[in-house]
Amino acid sequence: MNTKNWSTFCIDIEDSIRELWKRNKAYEVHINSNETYFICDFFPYPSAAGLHIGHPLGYISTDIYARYKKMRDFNVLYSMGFDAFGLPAEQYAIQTGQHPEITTNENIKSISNQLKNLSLSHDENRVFSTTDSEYYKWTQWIFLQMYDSFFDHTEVWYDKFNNKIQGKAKNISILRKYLQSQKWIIQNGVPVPNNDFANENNSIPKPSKNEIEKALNEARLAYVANVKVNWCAKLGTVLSNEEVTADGLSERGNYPVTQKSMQQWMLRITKYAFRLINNLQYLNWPENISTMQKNWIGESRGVEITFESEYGAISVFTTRPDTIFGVFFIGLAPEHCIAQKIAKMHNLDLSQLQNSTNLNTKIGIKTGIFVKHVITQQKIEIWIVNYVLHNYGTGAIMGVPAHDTRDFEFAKKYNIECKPVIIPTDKWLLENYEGDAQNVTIEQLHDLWKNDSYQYKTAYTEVGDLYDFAKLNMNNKATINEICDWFNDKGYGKCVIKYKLRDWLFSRQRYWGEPFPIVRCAKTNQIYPVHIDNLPVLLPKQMNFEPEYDVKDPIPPLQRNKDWTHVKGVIQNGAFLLDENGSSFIRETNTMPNWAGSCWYYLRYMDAKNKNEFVNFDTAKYWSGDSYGAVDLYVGGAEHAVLHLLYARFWHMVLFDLGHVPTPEPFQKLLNPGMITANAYRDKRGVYVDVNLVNLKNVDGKEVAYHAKTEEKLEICPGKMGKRYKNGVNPMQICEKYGVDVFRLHMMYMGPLSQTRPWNLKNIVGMERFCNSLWRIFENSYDLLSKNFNENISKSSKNDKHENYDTNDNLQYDFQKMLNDVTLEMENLRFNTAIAFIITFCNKYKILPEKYLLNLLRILAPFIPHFAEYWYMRLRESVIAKHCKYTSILHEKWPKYDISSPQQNVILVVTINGRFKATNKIDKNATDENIIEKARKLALLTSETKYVIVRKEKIIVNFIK
RNA sequence: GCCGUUGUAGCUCAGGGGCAGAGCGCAUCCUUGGUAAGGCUGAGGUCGAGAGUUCAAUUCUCUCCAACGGCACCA
Repeated sequence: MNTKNWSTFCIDIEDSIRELWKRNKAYEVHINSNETYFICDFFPYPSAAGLHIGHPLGYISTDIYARYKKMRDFNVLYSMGFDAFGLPAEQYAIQTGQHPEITTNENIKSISNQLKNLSLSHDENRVFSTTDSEYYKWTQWIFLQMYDSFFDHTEVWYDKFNNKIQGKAKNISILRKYLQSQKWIIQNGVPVPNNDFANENNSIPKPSKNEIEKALNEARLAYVANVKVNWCAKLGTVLSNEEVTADGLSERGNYPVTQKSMQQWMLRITKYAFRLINNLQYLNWPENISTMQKNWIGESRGVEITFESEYGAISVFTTRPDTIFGVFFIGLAPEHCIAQKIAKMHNLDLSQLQNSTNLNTKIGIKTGIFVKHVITQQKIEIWIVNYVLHNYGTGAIMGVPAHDTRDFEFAKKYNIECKPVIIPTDKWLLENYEGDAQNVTIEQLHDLWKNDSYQYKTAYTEVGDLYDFAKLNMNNKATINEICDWFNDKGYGKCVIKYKLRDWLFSRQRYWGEPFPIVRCAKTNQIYPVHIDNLPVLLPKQMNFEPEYDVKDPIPPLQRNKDWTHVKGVIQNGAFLLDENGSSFIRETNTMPNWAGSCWYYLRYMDAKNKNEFVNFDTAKYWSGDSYGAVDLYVGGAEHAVLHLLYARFWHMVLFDLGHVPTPEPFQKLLNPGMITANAYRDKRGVYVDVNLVNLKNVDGKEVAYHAKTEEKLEICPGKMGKRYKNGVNPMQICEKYGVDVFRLHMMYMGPLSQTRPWNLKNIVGMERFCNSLWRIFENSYDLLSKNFNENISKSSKNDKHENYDTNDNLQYDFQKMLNDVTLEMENLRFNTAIAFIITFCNKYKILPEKYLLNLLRILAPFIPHFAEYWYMRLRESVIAKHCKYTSILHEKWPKYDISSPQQNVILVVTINGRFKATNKIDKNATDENIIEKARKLALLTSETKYVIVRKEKIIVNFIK
């Protein structure tokens, strides 16, 4: 008996095998005739801290899946990149005083090494960083595509799956033609379709060339605007809505964010609001991420109703037009232009309203100005209130006290009239009556609601029957949608869809990002895109890159570098071309946010070395396959739900509309690996103690922590892993001790992939033992095989419960079942359970004949590739060489489920009242009489008893007593 | 408040209408020339509570309880 085991040799074996694979360029992929599968991880920031334990969780799972898919004959695209622009890299550079390019490159190098040690099967020829000028050249190019496009919402077209798409991005020159031909006209400076286009007699004057160019700027998907922005003084930059938390703090760093007006680049993501929601139905994404995106985009369908007042028309938006006869006031946001007008004329002080941060306390100012109800013509008073948000809907509401909780609270406080129009349920009346509901009848409750609604705690917000449907000329089954249409048809209002989503603020006042490929004429201040021949616009290398903090009007770092900003050139076909003898232009000095580079990197993997295009269309088509989304499997953290995942979808849609990519969406299947949490330890003073200095003891079944040196008892705080908690775990240290294969198994076996889990290194010995026990299976079987051991004998370690099986029959059944189970788990990325099935099988069979030995190795290969390769090489040199067709396990195929093993005998289960009694084998085609006779014997029943026979994969007999 | 997820061994998690599973931990034993380690064997569960459907429910349905996650004056 051999006493060697895997843990003794794994480090050396893994090293040499990794070296072998590297020499053979084992992971390079090329276009071939196989079906494709594209697997992608969210690429990492090359942080100075290197990989933390959370990274490998996702990476190892994608690697296992990639290896598995290759074994299933797919041509698998699997690579890695680095998201190296942006605040974190830059702030680290500022801290260390080193140029971000230097630190970034160093970090990339060290993380690449760490990744290599994990033996991920990435194609290294496709690895890049977003900071490579050859890459950001195309980031700039895509930005210019957006600058050069507008969204034609009138276009109706179909994708390759025949799904209808409303609206399409088109080249801006098309809009120029539309305006020239007056198919579109300019309204308030904005291009809109001309409804009278067919009418030859339309008398709208032709716009001038200047007017057209100005209007085009109002339609471009990338545009400059003077907007109220989220300014974060501590970061010295503006932030997008998505980068600000609900508490008004910066997502990164938790710094306060204030509002400020600035001229900024914006991307018109709002044009895609409908498609961003609608397409979700075609993607296999986790429900919670889809929901978060839907919530963020915030679609509501309703009616826009315009009320006339002496200060001008006031449009309100409502999703509940059924409550139109319950309107008793109009609420305006303090910033609403009519509110401002009224305040000015009547000397009203709105500052208290504007400054109120706590909207739970609703306050308002009575104006004494009235509008006319659109249907009844009754007078309704205008109030200026703090709880109406200026930036949602129209900034004005119709106040329906009886059917909106906010309006109810407000109106009750200011004693505004309240008449309900919807009949509530009895249950609701009982539960919400302020008084003692026991002493009144249901009829009285209904009367009270109708005549004195303020006797109730709150508004009735459910949809329900109206007291008076006749007023709407509708039957009482009318849905909200039908009522919306009714408003539309009668001309009382307009059906509209509103979105919460705002346009994407795309400028940052920082150095470490992609420069905009934009210049301004020094004389006219006119904006021009940089000609493609002059891309990339490189970042200047040597300069002071620190931003200005806490200043009122900050200057972006690039603006201080006059050598870089001032350029000479000429305008050719509307684009700027460098020319020493040309006139003076000034470069745009903002940079793009770090999200820019991550919006399209997955596309670059397909064609990473292409010098002429961001990606070749046919190549993209090959790797995208027939899916709706380009990436078949995309794995990464849920924290990017409304950031990266929303932005990248938007870019992809624009590229799709313009015909640059073949699929409507970027990511078909999305998976979020759970977070890995860990205990942190604090001493009496509340100072965190490094996990390496903590001793854990088991006291009465409870874990107690002590300081390794001072013996002080420590407080255990469960939570996130992080530098400041001194509880970070370095995956490389673990690999050095246990080997990568054991580490990979352990990471996968901790639980389902998407589940947040606590880190616990102790349990890794379980997987170490499993590998050692696998080693013994191979070693012992190999010994016997070398001695011409007979294939027909296998040895079962435990007393076999199915004693009636002959050994080989049993092995075949168990192996096929295991293979079947594991395959199903692999397909669904449930690697923890796949491993569990393998363990259960291996617990039972300690010696295997050659056919099974090889098949087991194939099943193990995606999980523990080094182990598998080592044994594959040994088996190749042995007596069973004839079965090993390839030079490496990496070329082996996944075992096939052997359906050609007809099992004449099936399991018979005997139960009494559903309780298990006995089991045996029986002929699959046995008659009921035969079955019941055998069952009766097994259950030791002599008398006649009622029974049921169920024939499935097993035959079940249930006796009923 | 709205939406969603989860309750199975001491812990972390599988499973699934018809013998309750894995790893760790725990216990017994064996090794003592892999030794602050390795191996064998074993104990452990009313499958969150209650009702319903069924010949049969841990599994399906409903109600409740508990925990977690996301969103939230969005008109």
